Amino acid sequence: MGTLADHIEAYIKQMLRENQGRAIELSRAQLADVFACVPSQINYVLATRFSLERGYIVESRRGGGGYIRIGRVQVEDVRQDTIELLNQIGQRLSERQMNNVLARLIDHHVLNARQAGIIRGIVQQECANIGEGKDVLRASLVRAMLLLILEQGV
Amino acid sequence: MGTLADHIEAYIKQMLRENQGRAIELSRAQLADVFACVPSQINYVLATRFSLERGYIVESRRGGGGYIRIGRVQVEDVRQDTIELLNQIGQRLSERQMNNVLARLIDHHVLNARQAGIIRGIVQQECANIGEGKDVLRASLVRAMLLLILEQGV
DNA sequence: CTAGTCAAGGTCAGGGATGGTCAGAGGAGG
DNA sequence: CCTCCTCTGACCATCCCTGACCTTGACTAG
Repeated sequence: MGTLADHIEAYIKQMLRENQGRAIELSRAQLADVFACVPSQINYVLATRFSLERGYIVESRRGGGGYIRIGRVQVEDVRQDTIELLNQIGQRLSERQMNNVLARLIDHHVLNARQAGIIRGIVQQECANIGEGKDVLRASLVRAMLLLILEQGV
Repeated sequence: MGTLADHIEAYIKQMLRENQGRAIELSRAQLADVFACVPSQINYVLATRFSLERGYIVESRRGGGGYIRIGRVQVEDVRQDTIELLNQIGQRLSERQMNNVLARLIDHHVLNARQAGIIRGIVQQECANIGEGKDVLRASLVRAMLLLILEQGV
């Protein structure tokens, strides 16, 4: 974890943990100050690490007294949520989307980092040998492997 | 005398040993520099010597702060012949062939009947949604799920 | 009420830093 | 020769980070 974006991500997640997972509120300018970077860097981190796909909800308001609020999508039944997530995977799944799915499942403790790594490795290897239709194959593979884990890992 | 690829392979394995088998992280450009070769040579070594079948897992990230991470997955000797079997699955796998593979793995106690059933179900579902290339997709799916079970125990 | 001002946050295009891919040249062994 | 493995280089894809410019909201002077 070396980049600035990684550090900011970790910092925000730490804040969330310390707040027991309830939504936190912060100032973009102040946070940028803490990390000595331009404010728009914060937007980059929010867009890439705290997207809805990854299970986060980000709200904000401009103007005087503006703020950024970050919360997690509330999930009652993790297993059910995962199944829905898998159903929402369409016919195609980009590498980026896959990473978002895996990141979210790690967050929800459906997977650990090791399992996610193995899945990524398998997908990469299988996708390497075909030209067209990587996204289609990736969608099938990810669905299949996650279903397998769900149905028999419990 | 070994080839350049052999030397790079040995070098990386040495690094892994020195790190007690924990995953190592390296820079493609730097490593290429050490061996005075083009960066893509590293990819060649990774693809040919550090594949999943050989028990390695390779992850990478591009862009600033990019890296290549190499870790090991433990594969029990008992299961090594299963890996062989998976490697023999070619680009296509008919339903009959799949059933033969699964039956054989049940015989060898690599799978139980329930697991085989789950795999069949998932494959059937995934293959139902596409027209052409069912056999190709089936080959990928079966390889992927069996690798997942082997390397991770699910 | 209106316009102006200040204080947030948002967007977007671009540049630099990595790693990935692929076709083909080059070699070593049968 | 023929084939398989190595190795290279040109071109590609992705990620991170910045800075100029834009939008929104609250407050306040007239």
